[in-house]
Amino acid sequence: MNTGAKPFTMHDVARLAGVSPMTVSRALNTPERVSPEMLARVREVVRRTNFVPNAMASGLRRARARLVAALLPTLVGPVFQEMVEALDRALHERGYQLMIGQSGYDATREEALLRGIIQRRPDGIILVGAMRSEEGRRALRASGIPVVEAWELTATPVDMLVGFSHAAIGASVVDYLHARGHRCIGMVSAGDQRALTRVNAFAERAQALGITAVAPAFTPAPSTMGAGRAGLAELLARSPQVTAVFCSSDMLALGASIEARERRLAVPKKLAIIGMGDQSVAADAAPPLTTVRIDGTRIGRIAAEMVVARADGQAPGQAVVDIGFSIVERAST
Amino acid sequence: MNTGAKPFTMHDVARLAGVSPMTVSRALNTPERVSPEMLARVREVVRRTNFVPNAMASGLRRARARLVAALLPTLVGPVFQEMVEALDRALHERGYQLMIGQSGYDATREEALLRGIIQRRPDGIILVGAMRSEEGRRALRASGIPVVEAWELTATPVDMLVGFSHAAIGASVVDYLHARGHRCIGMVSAGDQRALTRVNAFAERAQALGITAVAPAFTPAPSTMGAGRAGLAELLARSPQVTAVFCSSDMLALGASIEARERRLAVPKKLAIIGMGDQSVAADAAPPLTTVRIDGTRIGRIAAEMVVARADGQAPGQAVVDIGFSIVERAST
DNA sequence: TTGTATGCGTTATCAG
DNA sequence: CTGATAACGCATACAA
Repeated sequence: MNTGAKPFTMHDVARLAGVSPMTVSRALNTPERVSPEMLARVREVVRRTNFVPNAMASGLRRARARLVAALLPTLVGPVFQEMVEALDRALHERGYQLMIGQSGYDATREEALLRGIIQRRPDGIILVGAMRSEEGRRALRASGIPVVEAWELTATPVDMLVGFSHAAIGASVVDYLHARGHRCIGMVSAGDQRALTRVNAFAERAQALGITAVAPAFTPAPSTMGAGRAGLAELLARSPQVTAVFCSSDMLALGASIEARERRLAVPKKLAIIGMGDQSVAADAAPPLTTVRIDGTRIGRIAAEMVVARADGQAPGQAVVDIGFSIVERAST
Repeated sequence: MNTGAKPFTMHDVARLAGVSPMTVSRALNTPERVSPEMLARVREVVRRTNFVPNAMASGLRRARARLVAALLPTLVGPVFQEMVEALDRALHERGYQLMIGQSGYDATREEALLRGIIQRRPDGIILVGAMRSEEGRRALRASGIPVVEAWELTATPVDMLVGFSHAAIGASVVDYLHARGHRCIGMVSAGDQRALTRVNAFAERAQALGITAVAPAFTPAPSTMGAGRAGLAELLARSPQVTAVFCSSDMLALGASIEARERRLAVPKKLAIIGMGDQSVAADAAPPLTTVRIDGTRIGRIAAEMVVARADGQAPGQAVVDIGFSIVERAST
């Protein structure tokens, strides 16, 4: 431990190596511009002392933090995990560090977190979900930091955008179920903005096709298996005639599937179930669950590229990218 | 957007408000020491311009980043979520920001991440799981940054520690199953260090009690439901005589329970299943799963307190805290 | 209560 | 290739 001692800096390394601080800086950042002897001396001292340069100082001087911040609604559940993993990997390859913050679906908290993030002057900010508060949008724009909103398509992005249309998903699922002969369908859904977009599109498309979409059962956050069970129970209590249910996540779908089984409601014969996310649980369930697949890895990679391109001063290839989605058919429908 | 424009600083705010930069700094940090008029003028400009102070500069000057870094093996799954949530909350209350990094159970990556973290000079570092590499331990100690290793008890902590004994869990589960009459038991387990500790203790205790612990089925990371199904299948293929299985996570246990059902193996009559973590899936499953409960919230809170106390220059109350565990009995055993 | 000078640790720039 | 100097944006110490 080094507690209490005054911090060890490049000056100290320089002193011990018998060179100037500038040479230490170069040895660390551009070793090819330092003579082999000097380099060896510096490296030896760095190794011995475990010296690590202070990123606050270098960030201040360079006006680059080599840091990208991601703001997630939640870490719970595997929903965003694939994307975060890809984001992290892509940023690391390019020499950036990822800093993750979770807002917990809470507006006040999101506001505070956003301030904290902007304070650190990251080279980019990735928002999972659109920034809706006008306050937040202003703060982001004023900061001059490149922003990518991910996981959602909106008409008025703060800056860049990579996502997919939740409305299109709602409609497509209705089409899919309609094509399979279902005429009375329902939803078990979370209550966040993106889920609501799907709920509305679901109802509208059903009406357009002339089939019945019963009122959805809303589940509280987080979307657990238990919430899925309770959601299906509520839906069936109200509308026992439904023959198919679209759940807003695979975890809810798994819960619904278990609840159906407990009620001796054969899946898919008596009740078809479709989830969303294509998490591993969907494929592993019994029966395997039909689901809406989102390519989280692709979103993460593209978001990283967008942010890095901007941080390097280039304009991004495209400021808005729709990566679409697909329905993965399995035994539950 | 403000791209390209030179960054807006306190000096600019000061100029616009017609005061000195120092007054702006005080208005932001110690408003009670600024006259109401000045305060109003500064706040007005800050509001209008959306000014946010640069944390790299203030951190450099104060030699405090007001940042705590947490290093997790993974974000996947709900295992650490309760702890992270509590950690985040406790730190926020005390004016610190939490920065999360995931090492992905990969040593090289962990090394790089650790460097990146130390560079930013956080006021504390929380490690989930013990730091095993000697390199990493040295780097941590040399940094002088307070460190808390969490989720595990080890004989030689780098600094502070809050966790529970994985060996004690392995032994307790054997005792529990033994008391219920089981004489041939097995495990479906992940292969990480902590899981292995439980595996070994499980085998030892079984031997001490004179009952049979068959060789465990190891599952690949991440611990999904599918891995649990496959794990149980493998175990039963090798050792069909087992009457109870301890799974190293609730997700694995859920998978095992589904696999058992598919094989018409009644739970718990023919096969008892016990999970670990007490995630919501455990209670929501059918049948509800017996599990080992860890108080992640408590770990998170204590870790935050330890780190903050040290950052404030105090010695922590206790440098090592064992928070224990409990077995939650449900219908699967 | 407000302002001025100074330095935090690093690197861009320019001189040798 | 190496070193001296200054500056990044902010807050501590001190002066007015």
